[in-house]
Formats: sequence, structure tokens, C-alpha cells
Amino acid sequence: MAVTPASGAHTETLHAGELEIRPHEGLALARGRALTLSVREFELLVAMVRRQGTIVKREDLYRSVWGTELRARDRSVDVYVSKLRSKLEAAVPDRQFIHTHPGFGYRFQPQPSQNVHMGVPVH
Amino acid sequence: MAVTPASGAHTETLHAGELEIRPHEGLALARGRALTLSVREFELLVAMVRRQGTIVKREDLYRSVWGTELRARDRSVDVYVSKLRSKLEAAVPDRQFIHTHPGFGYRFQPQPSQNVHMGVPVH
DNA sequence: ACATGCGGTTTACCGTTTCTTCACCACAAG
DNA sequence: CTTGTGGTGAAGAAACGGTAAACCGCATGT
Repeated sequence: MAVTPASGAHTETLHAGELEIRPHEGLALARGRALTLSVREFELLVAMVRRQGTIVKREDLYRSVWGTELRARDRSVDVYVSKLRSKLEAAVPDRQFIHTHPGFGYRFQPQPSQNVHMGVPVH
Repeated sequence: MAVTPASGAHTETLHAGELEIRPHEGLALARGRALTLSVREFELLVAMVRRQGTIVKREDLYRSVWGTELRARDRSVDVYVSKLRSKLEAAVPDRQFIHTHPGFGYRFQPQPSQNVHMGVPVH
């Protein structure tokens, strides 16, 4: 994540599909409209978008958002992924952002319009 | 520590034809698109690609992926090779990745294309 | 103090996916 | 024909993940 050193951290803006996120302002825009996210939801979104395109393990997400080690049987990440998904989906229908890789973790990647066809199970 | 774009074992990337594989992330890309592989399928792919070009015995593959000794009449490797093949083929048609060497094992090697191969695979 | 509301945490239920093993088939060699 | 080898569909069990709801402070308003 090449955070350019002198780019002014307080105006840092992340982009992902039609999402715009300003980590230091706690602001997330979807198609220009502000999302209403709780702190946990927002931090989780930031953590995922910062690693978009890669599969991130629950342990890593938990460390990023909660700041401590994920304990066995803790489903917090799953619960918040679920909440995030429903808000993102409500804001931008017909687009999938968070993909599950069973046994590995989650991957954030805005899915170009959903053309479910046969062949590669496009996550 | 400055976040350098590419460093450390966690960004290790394997290449094979139009496949890109990140072992520590559980991510496999075919032509830039993420494949949906189960844990076993993924580990098997990694094990084969790490030895690409060589014939690998079932016993070796089993040890790499399952971590224990292959027992007599256990067809697990064959079953998962079959599953892997169908996903790879779905992702990249007209290309053969996994070759069977009866009596010896499997060999991973992206094949330029599906041509009627005459002759016997070189041992 | 009490009631209310909200977000975070944890639990529980349940459908889905994966793993394992078995069975049957095709093919090739002897 | 018989045997050895590999491809693959399917069944049952186990693991995994989605998510509603209960629970638990904590802050605010009356």
C-alpha cells in the first residue's frame, strides 16, 4: 500500500468501485452518498479496502480492527462482515464487494456487474 | 517499518502460465481473476506448482498437502487432482496444466494448447 | 433514579461447502 | 478375459459461514 509519504495523511482517500473512503474522517461515500456505518463497520471496511484484491485472514482483520488477537470460536469478524455487506449492498445494489474464501478469509473487490455464468466461479 | 511494495515471505508469488499464486494468502489468479479453491485444492496446486515440470509421486503430494503418509488404496490425491483440473480448465480453456504419468504420478506444466499429443511423455 | 436507545459482543440455529470414502466406469497391457 | 491404473460422481459426516437475536454496558434525556 504505497502510502505516499508527503500526501497529507488527513486527506488520504481510498477508492473502490463507486466507493470513496476517507479513513481519517470516518467518512465513506457510495455514489456520492454518505454511508451510515458504526465504528467497527467502518474500520473493517478500511482494513479490507486497504488490502483489496487480496484474501485477508480473519486473524489479520481482527488485529487491524480490534487491535488484539482473535480468540478461538470468536465470530465477530463474520458478524461484522455480514453487517457491512448488507449496508454496502443497500447502497450499491447489483454489485458485490466482499467475497468469502472458505477456509482462508475474505477478499474485498468490487465486482464488475454481476454476470453469473458458468465456468469460473467468479467470486 | 516502511511498507515496501514487495518484500517478505508473505508476498511470495508463484507463476505458471497465466496462473499467479500467492501461497501465504490462499489466493490463486487465472488471467487476473481469482479462483475459488478449497483448502485442499489450493494446497495441492501449490505443491504441484512448486515442483512444476517434474513428475511428482502421489506419496509426495499427499505428504505435502495432508501432512501424513498416504495409505494403500487411498485415492484422495486422484480425487483432488480431478477437482483441480476441472476448475483450472474452466478458468483457462484450451490449456492443460496437470499431466498424468501412469504408474509414476502427476506433472504440472502449462501446455501451450490442446493438441493431439503423440508419443509418450518423457520420463 | 428510571427509561430509552444504540452499538458492541456473544450465542444459537441452520443452510452450505468441504472432506472422505466408496463405487463404478473406461482404458491399456498381459 | 483378467488385472492394474486412473477419472469421476455421489453419499454421509464434519467443518464452515450467514445472520437473527439475546445480552450487556454506556450515554442521554426526563
